[in-house]
Formats: sequence, structure tokens, C-alpha cells
Amino acid sequence: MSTYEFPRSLRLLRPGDFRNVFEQAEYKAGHPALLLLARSNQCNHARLGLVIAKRNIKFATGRNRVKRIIREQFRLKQYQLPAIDIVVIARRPLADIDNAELHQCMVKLLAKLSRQYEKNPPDRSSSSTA
RNA sequence: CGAGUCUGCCAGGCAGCUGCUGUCCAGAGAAAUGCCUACGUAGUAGGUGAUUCUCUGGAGGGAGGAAAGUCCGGGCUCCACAGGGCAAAGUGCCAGGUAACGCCUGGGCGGCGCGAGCCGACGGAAAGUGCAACAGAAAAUAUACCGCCUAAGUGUUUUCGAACACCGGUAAGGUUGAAAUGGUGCGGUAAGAGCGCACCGCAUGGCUGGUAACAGUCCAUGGCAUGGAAAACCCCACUCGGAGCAAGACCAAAUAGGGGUCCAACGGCGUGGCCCACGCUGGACCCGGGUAGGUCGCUUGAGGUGCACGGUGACGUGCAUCCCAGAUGAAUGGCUGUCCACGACAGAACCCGGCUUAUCGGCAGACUCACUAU
Repeated sequence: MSTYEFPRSLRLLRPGDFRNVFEQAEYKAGHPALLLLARSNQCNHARLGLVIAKRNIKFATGRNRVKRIIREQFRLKQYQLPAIDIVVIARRPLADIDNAELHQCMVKLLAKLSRQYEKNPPDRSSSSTA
């Protein structure tokens, strides 16, 4: 398919989904303002979850802005990504980054995760039992 | 035209591409279920109504004036509750508005401003307890530091006239302070003092106006009594049960455990020397509680807009008309172009009424002051 949509199936919905990624993060991509953790999943597409803490970004408008841009980049890059669950964690300097810079940042970090996945693809038999 | 006051409104626009999330319409598919028909009494096949879910297409909607702080008030929900009282907390000029309020409107009083206007924890200090740094004589049953007065009494000095000290009188004058016990004038006096008088002020009672707060100063009375602070306690009047949508209601896997019915009643394990006996252990179905998860609550409301009427006004009444976010890892956006005044503060989470705080600017109306012109 070639439509760039972002339905609910592409998001992490339950607390358990997040716990999965935190407990065993197979891939990591860092930046002073952002941290991406990822783990291979059983779907045949990538999924996205956001952790934007109030103590890192003080105002609700700022949190909304950051979430929208991250989701937008994920939506546009979803067919270039392997089947992994990604959790994006905001760090404090994120509040001072403007929209254009944040877009570029996400492009780089998602590409980095893809490269890690190609170098070190998951062992399907072991991950299905775990 | 300049300076200013009050009230109301707006919150970058347009275009393209591309997302998210409710609603409605149409189509397709799936699920379990009700009804009807046939065979038949176990179920099978077909038709059909509504419901739910998924997908596709279309239409239309999608943050705020503060959504914020969570400071008040109410609705709603659950819990508690015969009735009454106390405590705690809050409010505090009067009248009205309201579902209610600590809000709003109108009025009174006090203060600020030339003015339009603005500001005001604005009940009680002769119920009681306590408080007031420093300064000052004295900070509340007033007081005598300086000053003023007096020379009767006591004493000292003496130029024998008197002078001075003590005692005594005095709140006019001085000094301190945020604040000092009515003001001015005349009389009065040893000097003074509401001691007396006049005027002003004050208090109490009456009268008049006003629903009232209060005002008038019209009359009488009182020489004046009651300094401040109630944001120290307190007194008086009034209001008040508690918790909050994670309220609360419903559906409900898997696993473990509980209750009941039926089947098997054979076997196994334990107690015991052995038998009997007792306890534990099996399968199927049903029931109740209830976790994950889901649904409802969840947006039609003290609702908006327009007109008419009543009211000084807040607001009320009637009619017409409109439906205007409802998310739940949590939507309401991203990118590009373009225009200009170059875009502030800032994001709904059950819902309303307020208050407070943040805020780039812009628009409209009413009014005030100053200047110029007529």
C-alpha cells in the first residue's frame, strides 16, 4: 500500500506494550533532546509510542507540538521502518528546539534504528518464546 | 487633532498537498441473536427485523478568552442522616438579581482624581482579656518634665521692699510621636481650665425624607462623656454533612478459589499393625463475587442567536430559530507558497456561574479634559 495513514494499529496502546520495550530494548538511538528505544514485534509493521513527561516540557502546548511532529515523521517514514515497537522519550532540551530542527532530528534517528535492525536482525524463534 | 475613562468584540488571512478524531448518509462484509417457513422433533437449510464491529465512498463539525490557577458557588453521583445543640470554617454598610456565591447591579458612607470615573476585610471597642517598639512628662482610672501662677504655711537669704526652695494651683504655651483627651473668639482668673457664653463640631432623643443603609440640621437635651487597633483574642448576625467523574452504573475473558446439581462410585494418597471408618484427590453443567479488558456516565445545556415586552440596572418573561469538540497513550495537526498590521498569553478531560493571574496587537460605541476653529 502507498497511503500514508496513521491508524490506531500503528500505535502502542496498552501499558504492557510500553513495558515490553522498556524491559528489553534491542535498539537505541539517542540525541541530547530525544531518546528512542525499540524492540522487534510480531506485527509486520512498526508501531509508535510517546513518553513526553510534564517535568521535561512544562506547558501543555509545548507537549502537543512535540507529539504532533514526532507522529508526523513516523507517519511519513513508516514504510522504511522494520517491524519494531518504538518508544520516543522526551528530554529537557526538547522544549527549546524549533519545528524544522525537530523534523530533521527525527529523520536521522529513525534511519539509525533501521540500520541497527539490518545489522542485527532479531532471532524470531527466541523472541517468540520470550 | 491630543490626553484619558468605561463597556463590548476579534485573536493572523488565503491557497495547495497530506494526516488525526466524532457525527450523518450510502454500499459491502462479518458476528452473535430474535422471529417466520420447510424437513422434523437432534438439529439442518432458507428468508427477514433490529444491534454491534470492520472496510470503502461522500457530506459536514473539531480548543480558549483566559481552556490556566483550583480561590469561591452550584448541578450531577455515591455515602451518611429522627430532631436539636456545640465546635470548626467562612461571610460582614443597605436593597435587589441569581440555582447559588465571597459574584453582579443600584444606592449609602469614606478616600483619590480638574473631570469621565476609580478604590475600600465598610458590623460591634460604655461585655471582657490583652497590645502599642523608639521617642516622650505622659500611650488611657491620664499625666506635671520645661513653662506659667501663688508667697497663706515651713525654711533660707536679705539692701527689710522682697527673692528663692519645698508645699500647692494650672493643660493656655513648649518638647516627642503614626496617634496626646474637641476648634475659634470673648468673658473669666493669681495663672488657667467648657469654668461660663456665642458660633462650629460631637453624642443622645425626637421630627422630616428614604423599603433600608443613611441623610437633613428642623427641635430638644448634654459641656463633651466614648483616643487607636476587631488583619490579637473576642462578641453579634447570617451561611454551612462528607467525598469527588480515578464520582458512580453495567458487561465480562483467562487463571486460581467458593457454592450447588448430576455422573463415576472404580482407583490413588494420608491416619492406622490390619479391616471398618474418616479426610483429600476426578469429570460435566449451572450460580454468585470479580481481575485484565470493554461499554455507559460524556455532552441539549441555569445553552447560543434574534425580536418584543417589563425594569434605572444586574436580570426576568414570551415567541422564533440553531445544535456549536467529546478525545482516553489521549484527536482538533504538519509541510509549502503568498499577503500584511509579521501574529502575544497559551491546549478542553463531567458540566455550568464567578473571581484571580498571563497576554502581541486591532476594532466599535459612549463619555471626560485641554487646545484650535465656528
